Amino acid sequence: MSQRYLKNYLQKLSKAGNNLNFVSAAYRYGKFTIYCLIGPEENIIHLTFAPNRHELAQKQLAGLDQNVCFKTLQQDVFRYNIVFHDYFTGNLSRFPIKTDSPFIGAGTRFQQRVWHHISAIPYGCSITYKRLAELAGSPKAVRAAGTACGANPLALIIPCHRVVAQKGLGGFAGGLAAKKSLLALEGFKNNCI
DNA sequence: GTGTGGCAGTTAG
DNA sequence: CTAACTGCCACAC
Repeated sequence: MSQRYLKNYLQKLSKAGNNLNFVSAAYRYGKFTIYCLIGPEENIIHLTFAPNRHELAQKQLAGLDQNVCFKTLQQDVFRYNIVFHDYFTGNLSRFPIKTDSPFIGAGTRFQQRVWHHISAIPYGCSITYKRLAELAGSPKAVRAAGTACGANPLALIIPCHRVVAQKGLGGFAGGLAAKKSLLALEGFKNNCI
């Protein structure tokens, strides 16, 4: 994770006349809770089911510039509230969300390749960590592919819950129960790739 | 089922 | 530079 890239992002925001006000909020959809970080340009820059990851992402930004601050935003005026509501009720299979997160650019080459290939997994489908490693061009980097999944800064939008072990579910930063529920929600049956 | 060694990428020191 | 740590896999019992 390149701190320099993140710092650059903050500098660019400042130069463009933004004050570094971010939204930090937890939103609830039935049994799911997502933790969002939203940038000054209203883009989601970080999304996770794991509160500790959410904290960490905030600390990273705050540590790079004194002017960074976080405010909350009520769920009913959250720009993508309907979108997530529809997804979590099984009525949406693709996110019409412009993803523009500095945490992607701050990732390593390998991580970015992994995230790219995860993004291509269709709704309701899955691939294995092994296949993902192959697609990312490092067939033997199976464990590394797993850790790259865990480092994914945009849960759901980059659907890392659709990556499973050859035998079993594998892991999930936001808890295995959530991963299981997401796959069930999507009507997951078998590998599609 | 369970042990265990190997693995590649990332991070901390 | 090492060493430690993973959302794993293969291959043994």
